[in-house]
Amino acid sequence: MGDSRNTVMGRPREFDIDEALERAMQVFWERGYEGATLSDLTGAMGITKTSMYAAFGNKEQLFRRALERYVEGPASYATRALEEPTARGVAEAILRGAVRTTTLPEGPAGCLTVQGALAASDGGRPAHDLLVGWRNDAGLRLEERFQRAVDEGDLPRDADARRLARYIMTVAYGIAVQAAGGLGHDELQDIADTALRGWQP
Amino acid sequence: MGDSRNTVMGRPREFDIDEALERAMQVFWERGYEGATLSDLTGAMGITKTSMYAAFGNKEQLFRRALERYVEGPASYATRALEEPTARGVAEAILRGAVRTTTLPEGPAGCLTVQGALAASDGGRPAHDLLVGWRNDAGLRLEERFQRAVDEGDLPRDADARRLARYIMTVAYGIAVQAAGGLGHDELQDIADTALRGWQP
DNA sequence: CGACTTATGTACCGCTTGGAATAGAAGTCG
DNA sequence: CGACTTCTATTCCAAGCGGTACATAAGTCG
Repeated sequence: MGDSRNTVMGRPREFDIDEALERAMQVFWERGYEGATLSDLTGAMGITKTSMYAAFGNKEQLFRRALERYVEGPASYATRALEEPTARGVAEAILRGAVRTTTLPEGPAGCLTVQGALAASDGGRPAHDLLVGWRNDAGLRLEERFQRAVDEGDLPRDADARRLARYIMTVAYGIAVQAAGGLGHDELQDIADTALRGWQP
Repeated sequence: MGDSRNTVMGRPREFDIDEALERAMQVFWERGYEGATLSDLTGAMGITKTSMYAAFGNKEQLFRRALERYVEGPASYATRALEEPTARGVAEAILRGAVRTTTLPEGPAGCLTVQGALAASDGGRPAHDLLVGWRNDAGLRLEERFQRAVDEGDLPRDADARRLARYIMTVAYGIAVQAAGGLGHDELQDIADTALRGWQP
């Protein structure tokens, strides 16, 4: 199945769409949805506004695509962490991933899903809601993973999976805020360790 | 001492400056520094742009004043909490205050010092830096309070005051993010309780 | 009263915003 | 070749941005 024609009609695109998306992601990450102007974006992407509109639709859809890329790239630790064999390992992996991703030397400080649109005016509400939805999903997936750990006997029967998941996600978000404020990797990892020291489900 | 003339020259101001500041604070709180336009602000304040500029200088100075008001009002719990007799009580009071303030029924969800300018473009950098500075100060005051607790024997001699302070602040910021995402008072208090359950300095 | 001082309302400023229109460039087709 | 399709570059758009000029209103002062 699949018409894998690698030649398409019309003038070929002169830029790499993945590379452009990567640059756009970085801009949104650093400045937030509303803080990133079309000029900022297309400037970093190395293309004109027309090309951007032709390839992505509009600013909001570009943000959507950039978020997808972020989730599958810098934030992919959130999904991988769920595969750790124990609930404790999952919690550790999530906080460790949050620390690493929010202090990536090649990326802006902080987390796109937090600072992309935490507060917004009317124009930024779609982006805000998109991020809230993603954060809620992430929390839910973690809750399900913890519930599984309860069912499997990895966590005590009376452990509250939802409460634990919300707690870990909250610490991760707090780490993102601290990273945006300039705290470095080691200081944040210290915080994560402190949070885990009190891990008693 | 002081020339407490309560009659000043010139046409008297027709609006209450405190009330106007309160409204401006709410707008910044909800939409962030860059998301709040002059029209949003003056509209909520019930005054014209000219009156706003005459009374406050410009948007940035208005934000500064609004932040002062926020710190002395909704965020005053952060200072009061330090007067609790025990370190544990201080931590509890801070998290409880964060939960309450980020879910105030009469105010926007979340915390102004977090969502006021977490990510920013060039124009929002002054506001961003202002908030980072305030958050760092708050963390430092908490650290000093915890250090005092160590010195007084309230906390074990080997407790790390800085680490504990950063941890509590991080949880508070995480709570602010969760509040901005729609979590309610009771759910957040659950998270705060979970964070405190693991409190073992 | 008239000089002075301060606040207000209107109208305006240059600039940037997200977005569209249009013409031409660069390809694949038959 | 020429028809067709797609991307690119330039130009332009109305609306909104933060901020200002200016005339006028409303007070205190001598």
